[in-house]
Amino acid sequence: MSLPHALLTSLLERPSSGYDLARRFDSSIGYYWRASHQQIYRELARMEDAGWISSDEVAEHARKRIHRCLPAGEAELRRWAATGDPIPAQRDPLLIRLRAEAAIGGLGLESQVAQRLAEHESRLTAYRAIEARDFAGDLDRRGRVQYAILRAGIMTEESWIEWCQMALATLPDPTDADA
Amino acid sequence: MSLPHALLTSLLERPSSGYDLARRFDSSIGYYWRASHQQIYRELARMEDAGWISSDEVAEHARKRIHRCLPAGEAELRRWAATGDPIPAQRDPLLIRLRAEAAIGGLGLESQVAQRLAEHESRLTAYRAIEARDFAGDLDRRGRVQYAILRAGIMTEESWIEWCQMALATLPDPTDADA
DNA sequence: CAACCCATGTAAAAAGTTACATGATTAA
DNA sequence: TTAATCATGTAACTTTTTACATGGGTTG
Repeated sequence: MSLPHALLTSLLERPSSGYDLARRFDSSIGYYWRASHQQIYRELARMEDAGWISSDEVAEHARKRIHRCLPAGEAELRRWAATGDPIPAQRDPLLIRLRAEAAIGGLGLESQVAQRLAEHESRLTAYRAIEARDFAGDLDRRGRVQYAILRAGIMTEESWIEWCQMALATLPDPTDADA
Repeated sequence: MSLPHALLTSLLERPSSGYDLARRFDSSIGYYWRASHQQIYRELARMEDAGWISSDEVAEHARKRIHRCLPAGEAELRRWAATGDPIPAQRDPLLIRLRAEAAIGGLGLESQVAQRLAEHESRLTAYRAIEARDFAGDLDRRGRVQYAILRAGIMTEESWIEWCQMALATLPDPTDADA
């Protein structure tokens, strides 16, 4: 499981409330790891039990708690970082639909591919904006590593955009042309 | 959930035993949907309860059962194909490790990226062999749709190969140069 | 006759999703 | 004062993974 280590990394970057972490998993971190607030709160509780993080109440707030990564948490993160995992499995229902289209035909998938194309283009635009804002000039090593993460996202979106365009050219059935 | 529909598609292509389906999910189908044999057998039982598939014993074999997609199964597949889903969430622990490297450094991720590069190159080679064998000449519509699925795999591997090479150039820390 | 592949399952644990629930703070 | 956002959780359910388990057939 990688969620606790994603959270440890986020807390090392900045001590945060669970709510704040959930928002970050909806935006930047969310590109390569998704987590709902329910998962996050449960995991924060486990990590505090394990002694990896601490949490402090915020005086002005009734409920808000700020979580921090402790040395034991950083040690765990270093231990985990040295372990390997296989390439994560792809699970893409659109490709199942395409395979079904090849098998039985007549599924009318063009609109789904077109919608997918629009979403990838929208994501790419967002990534390009981050790139221009944060990674335009000279970068130190930390900046270069952060930029490498963003470039994984940019390359993914560019690939899928190209693929969707190719698929849109492939899908139309000539025999339907003047139906 | 898309597993039952992936299975229906596979059974439309060819009536099969659960074991055979499991092997196909380890190879070709496995590129875009993973499933263990335990999942597959459970799902086959559910689908038979739902009346989507039938199963026949094989006379020569003690246990082997061949499953077939019934008309109700194909109808369900058509219904499902028209529904949409959001872009599947990415979950890549390697990118978490990279983010941790940006935060605390000294994690020595080069070997993991190098290993990943080798795996992507190996997959690409396998896909290129399928491409040369099955999609070299003129294709009918079915062949073009099948080829589109394969090209999604090829593009993914090519992107990651390029990314890994870029990451390997980024990761080395100059201050460690002559340690 | 041993090792390997074919073939099908059960059980338990972990992870992820969805629905439900509450209450404080802030801005219009 | 009402709606949106901040903030934290519980409960039930579904899905996925891992471990365990069995036994027939084939090949060297």
